Amino acid sequence: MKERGECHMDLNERKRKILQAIIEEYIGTAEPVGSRSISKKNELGLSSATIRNEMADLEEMGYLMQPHTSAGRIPSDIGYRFYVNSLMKRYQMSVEAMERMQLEFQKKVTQLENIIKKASMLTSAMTDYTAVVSTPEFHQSQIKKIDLVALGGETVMLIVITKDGIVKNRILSMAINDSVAARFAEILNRRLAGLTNDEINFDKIREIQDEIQSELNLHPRALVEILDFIYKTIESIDETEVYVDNVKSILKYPEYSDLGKAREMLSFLDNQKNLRSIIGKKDGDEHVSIRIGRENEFEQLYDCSLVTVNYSLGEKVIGKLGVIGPKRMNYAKVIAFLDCIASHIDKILYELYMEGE
Amino acid sequence: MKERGECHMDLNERKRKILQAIIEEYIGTAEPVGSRSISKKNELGLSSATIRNEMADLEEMGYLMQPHTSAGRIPSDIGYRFYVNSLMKRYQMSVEAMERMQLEFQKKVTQLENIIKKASMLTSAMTDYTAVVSTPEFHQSQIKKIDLVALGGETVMLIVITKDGIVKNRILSMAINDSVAARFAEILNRRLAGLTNDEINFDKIREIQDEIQSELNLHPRALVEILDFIYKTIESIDETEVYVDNVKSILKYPEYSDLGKAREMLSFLDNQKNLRSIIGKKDGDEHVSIRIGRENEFEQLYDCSLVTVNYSLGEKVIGKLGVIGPKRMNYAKVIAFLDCIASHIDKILYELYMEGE
DNA sequence: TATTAGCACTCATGTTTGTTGAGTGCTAAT
DNA sequence: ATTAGCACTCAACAAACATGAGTGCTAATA
Repeated sequence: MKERGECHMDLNERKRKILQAIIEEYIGTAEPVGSRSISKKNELGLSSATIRNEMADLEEMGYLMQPHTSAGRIPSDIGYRFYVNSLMKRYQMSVEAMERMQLEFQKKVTQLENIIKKASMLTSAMTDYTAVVSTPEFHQSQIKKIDLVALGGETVMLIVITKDGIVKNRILSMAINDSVAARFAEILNRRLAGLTNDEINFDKIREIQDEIQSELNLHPRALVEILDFIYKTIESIDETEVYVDNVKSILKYPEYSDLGKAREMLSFLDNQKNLRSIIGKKDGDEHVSIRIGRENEFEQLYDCSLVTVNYSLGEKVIGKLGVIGPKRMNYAKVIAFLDCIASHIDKILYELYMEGE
Repeated sequence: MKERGECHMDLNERKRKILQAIIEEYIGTAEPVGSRSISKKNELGLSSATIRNEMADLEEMGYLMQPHTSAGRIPSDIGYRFYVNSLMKRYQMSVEAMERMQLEFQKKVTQLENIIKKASMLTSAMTDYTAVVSTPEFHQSQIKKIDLVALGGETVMLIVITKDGIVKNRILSMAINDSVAARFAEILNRRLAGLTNDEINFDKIREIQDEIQSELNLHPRALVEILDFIYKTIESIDETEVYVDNVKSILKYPEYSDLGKAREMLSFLDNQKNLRSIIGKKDGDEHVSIRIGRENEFEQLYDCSLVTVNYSLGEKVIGKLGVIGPKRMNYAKVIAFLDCIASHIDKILYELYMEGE
């Protein structure tokens, strides 16, 4: 068996323990680790001097190295390799993480999502700035149909279709068979179809709860959970989400050679809430909006410009797309590009949702 | 009409010219611009002293500012605003850019693409490192069917379907009607269906060219172009592409607090060729591959670790996914996550392409 | 013999001080 | 009204210096 780049001399138990402690400490802190900090943890009951001697050995053997004479040690590639091969303990994925992943994979990607993603990709590719695109807000979407399909196992797929053609589907776990699912769906449709999602509030849901309880014999707790889920799904139809692309571009511009500022900006753009409030709500009736520096609402954007344009379904403005870049951006070019992309989106959305009418 | 934050005093022609020159210079260089550099360009025929006086005026009026006493001037927000409202000239999008955009929008997003994107999204979200995922390489895909659909206008859609179910579609511009398209497609199918894309080489294409030339009366130059396009499309079936997600994460780690290094890394990861050579080709038969620091092939990754796992269709390894992170990454966790995601992909691909057989 | 306390030594980091040069504002000449 | 000339300012860079975390080594201790 070929061990990659590993010393043949074996390590005794103590050396292994120390090496492991050092590597794990370093993984956590990214600072060279000194003998004192290992000794302090007192897991081995050794003084710093002893650790020091062992560390010197480990360095000689190639597992550790010193960035400079008076610093602590950091693991060498060989050290990491030994850790990965022999020291590291297996990690068990949490059930929640597993479930989250499965759910994410099962979620179907809608055509709309693809359009929005493509738009953000194109915007960032063509302008070389950070692109932000909001998903369309179809206000007061009328519910057209609700479907509940038993998929086998303990999973059921909930599908909500609006008059505008939006399809939301989610997986939920619930042990029912086809016929119960059908009757459940029938009740939901009878009570909810034709209503806008604004009209479907909590009271409405409670009414339905009673009816279903009396018709179908479901566990009350389970029922509440399911209805809650349905409620959230319906509510989420109009929840706008913002796609961001090419955040890394901000690093290209010298105004962000201050790493601290760059990091702050990155975490600002990581937060959906922030994004929604800069691009989510439609303010003013202008098609093209330009916010330069302090004209922006948020302090974090005081050094940036935000240029956005609206996109529409028919006559109604339903979303925005834009770029965030340095104040010294190429405004003319950006506006031309955004305008062009937006009118393309308009066309595509029209074909998708209005042509049939 | 409300002008946002703009001084009411009007600017004379000369001041406008100077302001414009300063702003455009600054947009290009991101350096405070001095009187000399404007004077040097000699477009206005004024000495630096004169410019200096005008600049002082413009500063007083609020259009410019000085980062510090002995620096050049930079535009203020009001300066940019005035530029955007009054000085800037319209930008005309190039025809190529328009076409590129249209093409991009017309390209259909395949299911496969969605899976891969989702995988990269999940990988980066769960590990918080940069994710890299290669698209599957279905070697020697047999061509099942080629379609040529006249879309009206001067566009034709070329669709190539492989036995494995891969669908490649592209738009090309070509003025032919339905019946010619159908006959064209018929010839293509007769000659190419059943062959693997490895077997379709340049000579093969030339043979077909002759046949089509004698059957259909097409412009020879146009025909060559089209066949070339078809050839490229077929060839591209097996071209693996690499999706990258969450590049920005590298900035979170202190090992990249050197901006220069970070930028270098970013541009390394922007290059498909690099990506393909680190994750594209399958090397070794190990399922999990770990490259620590200098174990990597590329100098740019000497400070990183690259952990990848294979994913497969049936028994055959057809792609990889992995993360790039600092050497002090949480290997155990990363491996667990990657493994889990990969086996999910396996399952999904199996259902998608093998279940039918 | 293995461990540890003590101490001199090293060197990255942070701070202070000095130097340089781009760019200004002002004045006087054109 | 424009411009040449000159003194002045101040960020950016460099050199000199202090600080302290962490080491290696030696001698004392269990």
